Amino acid sequence: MIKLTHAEENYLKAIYKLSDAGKKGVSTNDISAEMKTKPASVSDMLRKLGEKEVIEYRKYYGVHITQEGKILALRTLRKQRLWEVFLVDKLRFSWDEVAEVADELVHVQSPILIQRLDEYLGFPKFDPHGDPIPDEHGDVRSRPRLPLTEIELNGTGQIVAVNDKSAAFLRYLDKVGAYIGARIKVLEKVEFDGSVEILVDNKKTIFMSKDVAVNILVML
Amino acid sequence: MIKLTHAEENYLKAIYKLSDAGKKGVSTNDISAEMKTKPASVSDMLRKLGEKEVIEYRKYYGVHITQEGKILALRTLRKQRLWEVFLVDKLRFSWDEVAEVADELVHVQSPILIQRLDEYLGFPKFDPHGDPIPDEHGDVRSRPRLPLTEIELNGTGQIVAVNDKSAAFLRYLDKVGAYIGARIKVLEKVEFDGSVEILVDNKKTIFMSKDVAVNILVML
DNA sequence: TTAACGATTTAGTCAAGGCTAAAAATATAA
DNA sequence: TTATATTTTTAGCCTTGACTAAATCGTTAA
Ligand SMILES: [Mn+2]
Ligand SMILES: [Mn+2]
Ligand SMILES: [Mn+2]
Ligand SMILES: [Mn+2]
Repeated sequence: MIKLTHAEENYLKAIYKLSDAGKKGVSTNDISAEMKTKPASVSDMLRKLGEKEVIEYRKYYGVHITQEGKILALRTLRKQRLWEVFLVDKLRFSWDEVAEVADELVHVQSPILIQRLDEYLGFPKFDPHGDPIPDEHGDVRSRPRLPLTEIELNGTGQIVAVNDKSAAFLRYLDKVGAYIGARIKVLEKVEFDGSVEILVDNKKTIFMSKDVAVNILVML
Repeated sequence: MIKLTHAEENYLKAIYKLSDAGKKGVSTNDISAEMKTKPASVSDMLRKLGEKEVIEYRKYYGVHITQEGKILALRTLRKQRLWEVFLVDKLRFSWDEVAEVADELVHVQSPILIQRLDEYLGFPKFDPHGDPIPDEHGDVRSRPRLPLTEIELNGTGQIVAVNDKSAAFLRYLDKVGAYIGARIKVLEKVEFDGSVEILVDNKKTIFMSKDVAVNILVML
């Protein structure tokens, strides 16, 4: 069984998150930005992760996560997201406060703890940001979802997740009244700058820039 | 404000626990045994803790914890014991399973997390082993308590804590039916080997060796 | 009052995980 | 195609916290 250090676990999680499409590898600079460490430190870590065979590492080309790596990354995301649910549902944290604390809690090593937590929380399927929580086998029940900018005029849907998890963005959403679960309808789409106006829960209209809208994910 | 690393926090907690009486300092070897590290490693750490002025360190003589150190140690014990309550009360851990996990959880840095946890747990005053939980100011509501061996023949009391927190000991107590909160009466005290027989909750009699009895703490 | 023993500290080493500065490889533009 | 710019890696250094082996201090028994 492969054992990861705290730092290795953090890097692997970052690499997994950065490898959406999958064709070209994840770059050292991207990882550096995500992890807020220097590219030199990333190179060093990539060598280690390569040796442990959780990533495929070809110098000067991006890295790809391996099957084994994917399993470990999903395990980490499961822990992280369950803790986030705990913090929000049980300890009344707001969704913009959980990241830091959950990042630390995620390193606690105890499979039984995570299983019990899952059970205690009622086997939640999504975290406070709408991200899916892998089950104990690493299976993810993903929902089809689109950026709000892709919804057609007069189209309706439900906010199910956010791309940007920064506290600033999440607090902004709180302020304007956008939240996970809200039913929305697109009232206007401005061609010029990509901004949109939406109706939330048939009650409130919100005007938002394209930068905001692309980070809101909607299920039809 | 003094910042401690994880290791420093662990050592300080150990030193605090080992400095009951207070007159003579805690020895390097004692700390080494408690921490399961080598005496050479302890010496190194004592130097660091001395520099941070959380202990008073005179080479070759024991160490004493300072006022500042006591505050930090109590803060750590508060975290540790609150997590233990969480694990037992909410996640159905048994009292012999909590130590390892709580030892990791204790390092999560978030004052708000601990305050919320305290509130969520209903401001518990004692942990699953009967140890008092310091409040946010470091105040400890301690109960007078005696080893079971010190209770006189036919004397009564209530089990309120245990000295030994090893899984083996705690599981033994589970097996014979001794638990925190149990009302007991001393039915017999064997002079020869210090063993005792007690009546638990007016129902069950338990015979136990001196080694067991000294580790059970009773409130009159 | 010393010699020996045990406890403690020092010296030197290692691994993890960061950093900066410099070198090297890749990518891009002339 | 060559020159420049960007990206990535390497080299060397630092800190933390372990370790072993050797030196040193303190205490105790002869
Ligand atoms: Mn999340
Ligand atoms: Mn499954
Ligand atoms: Mn305890
Ligand atoms: Mn108080």
